[in-house]
Amino acid sequence: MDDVRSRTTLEDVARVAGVSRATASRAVRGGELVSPVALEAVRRAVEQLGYVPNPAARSLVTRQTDTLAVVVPEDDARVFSDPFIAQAIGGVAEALAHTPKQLVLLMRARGQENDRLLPYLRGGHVDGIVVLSHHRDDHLERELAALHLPLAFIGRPLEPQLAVPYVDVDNVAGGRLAAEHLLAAGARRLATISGPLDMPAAVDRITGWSEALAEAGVTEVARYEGDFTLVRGEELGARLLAEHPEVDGVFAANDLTAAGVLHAARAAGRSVPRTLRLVGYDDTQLGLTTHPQLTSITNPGRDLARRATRMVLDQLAGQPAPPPIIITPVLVERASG
Amino acid sequence: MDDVRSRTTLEDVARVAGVSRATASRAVRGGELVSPVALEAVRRAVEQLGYVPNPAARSLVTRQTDTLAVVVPEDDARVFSDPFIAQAIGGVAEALAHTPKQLVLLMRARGQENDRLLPYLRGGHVDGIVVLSHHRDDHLERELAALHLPLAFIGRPLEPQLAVPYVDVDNVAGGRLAAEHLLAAGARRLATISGPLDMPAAVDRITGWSEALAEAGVTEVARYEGDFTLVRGEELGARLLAEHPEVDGVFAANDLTAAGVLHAARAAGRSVPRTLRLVGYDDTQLGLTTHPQLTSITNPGRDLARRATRMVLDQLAGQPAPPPIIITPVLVERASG
DNA sequence: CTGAAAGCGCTTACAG
DNA sequence: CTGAAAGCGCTTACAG
Repeated sequence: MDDVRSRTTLEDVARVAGVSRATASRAVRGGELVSPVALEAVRRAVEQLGYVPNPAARSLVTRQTDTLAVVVPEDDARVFSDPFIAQAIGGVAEALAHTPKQLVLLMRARGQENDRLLPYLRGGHVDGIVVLSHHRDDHLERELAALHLPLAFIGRPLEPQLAVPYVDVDNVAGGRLAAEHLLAAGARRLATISGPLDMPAAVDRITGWSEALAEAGVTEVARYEGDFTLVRGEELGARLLAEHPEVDGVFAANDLTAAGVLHAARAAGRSVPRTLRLVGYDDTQLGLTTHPQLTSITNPGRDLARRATRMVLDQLAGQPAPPPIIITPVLVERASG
Repeated sequence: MDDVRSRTTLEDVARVAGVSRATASRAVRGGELVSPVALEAVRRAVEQLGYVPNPAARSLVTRQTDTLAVVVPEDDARVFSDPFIAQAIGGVAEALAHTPKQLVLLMRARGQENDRLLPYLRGGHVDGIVVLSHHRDDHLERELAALHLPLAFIGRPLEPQLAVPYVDVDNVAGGRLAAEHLLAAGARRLATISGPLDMPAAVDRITGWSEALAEAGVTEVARYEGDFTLVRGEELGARLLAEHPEVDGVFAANDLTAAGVLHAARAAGRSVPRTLRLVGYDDTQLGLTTHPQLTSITNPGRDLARRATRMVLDQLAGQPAPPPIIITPVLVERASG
């Protein structure tokens, strides 16, 4: 029977195998301290009965759920439209592929706060947590640190004093790279469409960008705060080109925003990169499908996620909270700037 | 304490509230058959202790997990790049937002089979299942029907005799719409880049397309089997334009494929829609961000998913398996064809 | 290596 | 409306 409702229990297996429940339990879990004969008998009984352990019963005693949560405090529309987020989730899935852990993706329901997320996590449904795309106001560091579960952030947490483990790319360096590249290409009337300033990645990229411009003695033509979406990138791109037609170089906070700017540029009759140089961020697949292809700064979501997941797995194995890992980005030059 | 490790139990709550564990349990679950006084006392104790019920213990007796699975037998790269899949998952999330159920997304790990999925589902981790993007070879209908869990497919199942509940769009009608539209626009040298033919949606679209062409007495110039991805759409689009430059109308099996064809057309110096008319499928956001925007057939993923989820929820509430729901698509005309 | 027994933290008839 | 008791299906010292 595959029927979940009338499940066979360990008791049944033990009876059929002619051993005690304790021995059956040991055998089912791999055979530590079990004689070859008993092991084989149990194996046969499991096979014959189609036995599958009841995870609730097991969790109740082991206090382990074999489940790891990926928390993305964004609504599904964002989660499923941002290639960086997609890469990162894929990276977690990959890191978990050879473990018995299942990935559970937790995001915000449309228009809802995080108030469904936290009770779920507090409820003890998961053994560990990887967080990405966190914002200042969600106070996720504090809320999650208080759970005392193995935890890792992708992207610098906003409250460093909590010493939450994390992996990140050096976004200040990334912002610098964008500025230096546009300056080296001869652009002097520079503008940026940033990410949402309640996110550390957005803030850091702006910081590096501003520092590099200041050092070069160049003043920004304009700066707009975007939200890492294509639609907003297009809106702000259009506004930028209307209000500051003299602009000759744009740093878009991510590839999605850059793709929006590209649309706006086409609509405004601007030629990229001839009269407008454009640099994106994240170096995603998206940048290969635009025309022209996007010059972009690397932000290896898959790799970051793999490392963050390993951090969680290591803590689960009893290791102490690891120090942060910071990856240095590089600029990948393509046609847009 | 928020600490998950040293959790307070119902026992503690009962003691502090001065009632029995049974009464505490009733009070915690909403107060049926509990006096106002006891209810209030328990409420206060819960508050004071920060009590959160242990889901494993609860599941063990109720045999409910308050979890609903969305099964997408594709690897993460596909799941996170196809806007139709994204919409559908969002629709499930939306339908669940006002229930106590959590959504668990189960996909295939890269390069793996479904052999991690099934044991998980069999293990009794979830109360119900919504499936989408199924293929012939995964035999998911049979495997999942054998679980006897509330179930619904988005998209016609491949084995109708199992009578699995499902919602679908009339893809045969959709294929017809594409053909009729291109013919009405005057295109006569028609080709299609289909979806993978192990998927019912792909097969049905081709069926409708072929029927309409046959009725009009028009013979296809070429047909290629794609896989619903942009990259493959671009490859096959390039091949089509090279091998059959006379083609003047293309039906791409989804918007992702159509976007790929658009790239190929640009690379080949073809002007859409002037010398090449193009119709996509799914009517996704993507079609609004291409240039020109895509004419497309509607495939309301969000709505389909909401309905499928409701089917599962209804079965969970004891209702019998519902009959299929079939939605009729329409063609949305934009600039591409 | 094995088994009897206790216990994980809940819910749910049942008797009152 | 309330509480004592049984039981959900496992794991894990413990004694042998």
